[in-house]
Amino acid sequence: MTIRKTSYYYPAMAKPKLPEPTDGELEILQVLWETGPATVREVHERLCDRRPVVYTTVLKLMQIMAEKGLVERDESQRAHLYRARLTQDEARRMLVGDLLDRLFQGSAKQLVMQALSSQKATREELSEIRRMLDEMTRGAK
Amino acid sequence: MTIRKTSYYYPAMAKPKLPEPTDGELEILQVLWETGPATVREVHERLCDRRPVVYTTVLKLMQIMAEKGLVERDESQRAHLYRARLTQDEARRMLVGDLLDRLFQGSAKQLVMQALSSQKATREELSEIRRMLDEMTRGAK
DNA sequence: AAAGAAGTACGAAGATTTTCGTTGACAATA
DNA sequence: TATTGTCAACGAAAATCTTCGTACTTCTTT
Repeated sequence: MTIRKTSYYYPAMAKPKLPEPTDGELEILQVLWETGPATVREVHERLCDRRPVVYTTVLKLMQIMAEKGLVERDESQRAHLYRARLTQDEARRMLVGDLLDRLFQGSAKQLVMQALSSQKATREELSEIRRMLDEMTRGAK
Repeated sequence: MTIRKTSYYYPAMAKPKLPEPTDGELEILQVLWETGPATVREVHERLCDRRPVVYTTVLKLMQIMAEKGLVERDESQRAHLYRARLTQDEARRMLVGDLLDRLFQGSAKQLVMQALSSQKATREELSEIRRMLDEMTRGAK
């Protein structure tokens, strides 16, 4: 076992808490989640499909995201490779949790109601949700 | 029936679409929803319970909200009375819809899953959700 | 070697949101 | 009437987010 002078490791060390991604950052994360680690060029091309945006704009944003820790950057190649440092699921947890606090007084039920009434769920989805509900009911106190 | 020269009334006239409230604006709306129409002072006092904030900050924000149409202002008294122009439900619809698009590819199911797994629902709430689910299943195609 | 292509770095402008100090109007009161 | 307190209006600073132009570096091709 190695003794580390500058950094200790705890089995359950808290992750340094990442900031909530902004709208622009979320667009980029979306691409990274879909395609996996990518260069600025690749991300830029994907974004251009949806709206006009200049290469350096994307670059700058991704650099800022690297500073914030939202992505990590592999600089071993000339075209740096960026990888998301949070999963889509983690981001969803953060942002949903936030919305829950700010707009639903923490009531998951109400949020679910709201989402369900948005008319965007098909019958198949509804029964999937029901399945999940059954599981949760077993677990809930 | 009255003839109006400057403004016509249609039974199903589209509401002028309100902008999404920002974080700060949401805080204020929250107070207005809870207490009903209120003066700046009242809102300010409520906000102070949660975090330090100066009177004129709240005032300014509420004035901006009035310009945007998020609140309406009754100036007949010296201390103006502000009232939310969207209901909490409407705001929830807007913001949830937005989150749905930006982070869940429009899948209400996934959002529901996420909300449910946030561990904040009790058994009673779960069965309420199930009831609602039953209703929706009857209606869904 | 020169020219061009493909990158990153950097700075700065613009837009939006948030914050607060100052001023002036008005009302209550000593 | 003079003083004090309450309020709206306004402007401006600060903070954050977004966008893009320019310069510099590195690689490739001629």
